[in-house]
Amino acid sequence: MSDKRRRRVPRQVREQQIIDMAVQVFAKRGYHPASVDEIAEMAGISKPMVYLYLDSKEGLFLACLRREAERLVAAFQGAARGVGSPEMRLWAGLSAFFAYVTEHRDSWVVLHRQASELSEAITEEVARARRAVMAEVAGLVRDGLAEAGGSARLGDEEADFVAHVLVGAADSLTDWMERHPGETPERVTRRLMNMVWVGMRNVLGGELWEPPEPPRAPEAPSDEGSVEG
Amino acid sequence: MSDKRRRRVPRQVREQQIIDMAVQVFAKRGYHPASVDEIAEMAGISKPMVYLYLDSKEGLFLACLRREAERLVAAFQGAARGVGSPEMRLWAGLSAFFAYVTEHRDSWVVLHRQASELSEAITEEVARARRAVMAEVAGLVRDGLAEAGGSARLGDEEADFVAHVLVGAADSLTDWMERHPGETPERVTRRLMNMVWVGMRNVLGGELWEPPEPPRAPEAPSDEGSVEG
DNA sequence: GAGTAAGTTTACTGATGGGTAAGATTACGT
DNA sequence: ACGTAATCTTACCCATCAGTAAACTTACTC
Repeated sequence: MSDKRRRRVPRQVREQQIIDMAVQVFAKRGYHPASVDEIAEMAGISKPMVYLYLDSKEGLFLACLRREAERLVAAFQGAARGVGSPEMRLWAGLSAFFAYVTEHRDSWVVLHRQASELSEAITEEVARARRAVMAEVAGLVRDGLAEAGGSARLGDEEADFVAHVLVGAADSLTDWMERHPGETPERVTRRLMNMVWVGMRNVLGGELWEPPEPPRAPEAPSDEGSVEG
Repeated sequence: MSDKRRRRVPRQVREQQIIDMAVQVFAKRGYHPASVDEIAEMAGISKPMVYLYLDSKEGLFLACLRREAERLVAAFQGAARGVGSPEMRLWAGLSAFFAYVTEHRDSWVVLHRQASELSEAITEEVARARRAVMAEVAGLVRDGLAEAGGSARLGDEEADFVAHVLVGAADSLTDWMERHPGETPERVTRRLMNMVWVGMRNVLGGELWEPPEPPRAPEAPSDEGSVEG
């Protein structure tokens, strides 16, 4: 766009330009309605270049997915890696997550809302990224509670449950943030931690929530696990 | 399938059969890869019938969306409507939700994972359904806490925040449940309530979570809201 | 300033699948 | 019976793309 005659550019650079545009278009239209022609045109290039460099439409989408997933995970891990208690690391990671998706909305849309309707390889890639995040969060939860919770030990299953709650809540709060532009990632994270973490601490400490009136199923009230009652 | 010669069937019935099959196919393949021919064939019918009754592929998908959203919301509301404290109604509604999505996985997939890449009308329909659920949950949260929380009043914004946490967590726990087939909806709900509700109660009661070390931003620690610190 | 490899384009194909025109068949009321 | 309205089908059109063949052009090397 800067020059009338499109200058030639080394492959590495062109690939990144293509992926940049592809992320925008995939986020705007979704996988199938997005056309390779449009992406090529936006990148200031013709279609065969895309196929030469990225093999196929699916290859292009996979490249987008990989790059954006890597960046998001890196943002989380980079923030959570530093020294400090697991509790603080979880806080830092969540803050970084909210900051990242606020800053890179297209990236988030591509990563988040494109799971189904795609081929084996693509859904597998999405699932892999999500599992990585889950594992990370579950690890922090387990460590954090082992440290703060005293006697009660949190099994892998419980930690995984908590991780799903946190990650799902974070997904959803992404939408909430769009309608509250004034909110900083830090404030959102703080609210979320207030809800989930404090609750968990107290549950481990013995304070339990009971269904006000069991609607049915008088199953013997034994065998209760740690976070569950 | 039961009879060799396909019997004629009144429009109302045929429409439901078509929608039944469409939900299955859309859930399996996603919107664009799903072909109207395949849906028609599964319904034991030819393609023009689908267009005669449902207008277009988009109309067909919209019909699926509307029917399934209505059923899901009805399941939630039906369970939450009965007398009892808001707290109990929330519990009942969440239990019903988990039970419903366990029982009708296709319905859930269509409702949940097909938001983007679709036309204005469709995304609007999905957004509408989600807003309805959010509003319902937010109402219960606000009422429940007004009742249990004593002095602290929860603003609409805070209730909405909590609703997003709950709904997002429920979304995500759907996946968790797939890998834990032994878990009943009641047990999952109980765990979720243990985490979120107990946390909220205590936060309202004055117990706050503080970021272990504020990483930056020494903003004056005033102006704090109710759930937030 | 040839030679060549990397970068780039024009111009096509082939399939898929949404959508429709025109007409055939069955049920049903009178 | 017989007309008619609802149900249903065959057979087609055509726009849209993913993907490719073949050739052209720029830049860099020796």
